[in-house]
Amino acid sequence: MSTSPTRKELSHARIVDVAAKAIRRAGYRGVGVADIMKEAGLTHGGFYAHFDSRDALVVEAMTRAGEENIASLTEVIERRLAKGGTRFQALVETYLHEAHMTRTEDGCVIAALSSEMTRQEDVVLEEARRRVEKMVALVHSALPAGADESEAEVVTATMVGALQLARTLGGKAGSALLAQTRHALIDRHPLATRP
Amino acid sequence: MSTSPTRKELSHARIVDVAAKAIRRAGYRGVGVADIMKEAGLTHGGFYAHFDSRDALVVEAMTRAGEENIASLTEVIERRLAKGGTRFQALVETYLHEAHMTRTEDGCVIAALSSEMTRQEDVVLEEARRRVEKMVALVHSALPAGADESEAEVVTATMVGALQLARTLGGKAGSALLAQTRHALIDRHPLATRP
DNA sequence: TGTACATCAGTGAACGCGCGTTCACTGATGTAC
DNA sequence: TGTACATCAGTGAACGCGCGTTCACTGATGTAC
Repeated sequence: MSTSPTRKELSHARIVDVAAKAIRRAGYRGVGVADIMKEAGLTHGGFYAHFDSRDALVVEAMTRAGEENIASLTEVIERRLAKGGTRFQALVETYLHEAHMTRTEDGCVIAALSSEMTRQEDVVLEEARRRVEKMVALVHSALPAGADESEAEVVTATMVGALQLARTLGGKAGSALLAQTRHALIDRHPLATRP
Repeated sequence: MSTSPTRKELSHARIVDVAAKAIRRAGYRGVGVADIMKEAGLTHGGFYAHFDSRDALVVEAMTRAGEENIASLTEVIERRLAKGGTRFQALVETYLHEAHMTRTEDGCVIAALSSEMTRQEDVVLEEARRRVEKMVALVHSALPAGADESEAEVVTATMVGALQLARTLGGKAGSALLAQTRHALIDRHPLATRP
């Protein structure tokens, strides 16, 4: 029995949504409190009625972005599974898709932020660790039964690294790198062909 | 016939050296001009006699850091080759070594900055691309003859991604992820066992 | 149903701080004769 | 070798701007009776 959200809860959710996109687009320090509030249709003065600090928002934004990623990947994997492909194939092809290279804002929060994670305050770093663990768990769930967690870690590292390098190179070079990585993971991976 | 460096050239090199460490430790925007100059034994006012802008320093710092990385990895690979191991093994074991996880400041400039690269000004992004290309070339040179560049791209992505995730997880979880990735690359890679 | 008041949610000005950049100036180094 | 002057390299104060945070205030929403 969930009550309908209050006016404040709606605003809160809107701010977090905006921030979840902003940190992926511009990085941890790329967008200011005032800009986020403005994009959420509010003024910056009200910010501290919602969050103790900017970092508190960043933590919520990471959670939100990460959960979005997981939900979206899970959905795609299930849909693909219904069509007859393997889960692993669906995961790799979705994560290393061209659209993911271009659309950072809606993409993987880990790929968007990983090289900055160790430089954040403890609360933020802790949430970052949770995000990595969740992503590894998702990859694990897409591997055939019998694969262990460490296998999922390597696959995750490869996908995250490839997406970042592809984004940096951009254009055709980036697309080529993505294609090569898809190929290496799907066609050469010892577990990929098992159901 | 190289002349001995002028006083100014020595200062310039010192500033770039400091910045090359600073951007890897703290990120593109993590350390200010004043701090860098101070660490180089100077005051901030003299900065613009050396560089047109902060970004101009960042470009030189990336070049410096990247060249250091290449020189250091090349040396380790050659030394290991003399002892009888394969180049590829030496590369992977060095790059994915625990020391590299801890010591960001002296480590791979790509792993330290990759998720921020697409957000930089054009000059900086262009140098970032050059760094990625050089790293891929280095990895390529460590693969057995016959491997092509695209193979090197995938290995590079895997190593960069693994180092970042390991740093984020930290401690034992980070070490374990590194170990797993070394294992996956060295023992399972189709090209790894060829001379 | 209507009025009176309390609480809620958001406003907008202001503060303090850090940072990139500029600039007039100074002491050191190098050159001309 | 010594003096006079120009150039070089660096100093330190100041400017302007953006950003996180605070706070007194206001209009809207909800509650009591």
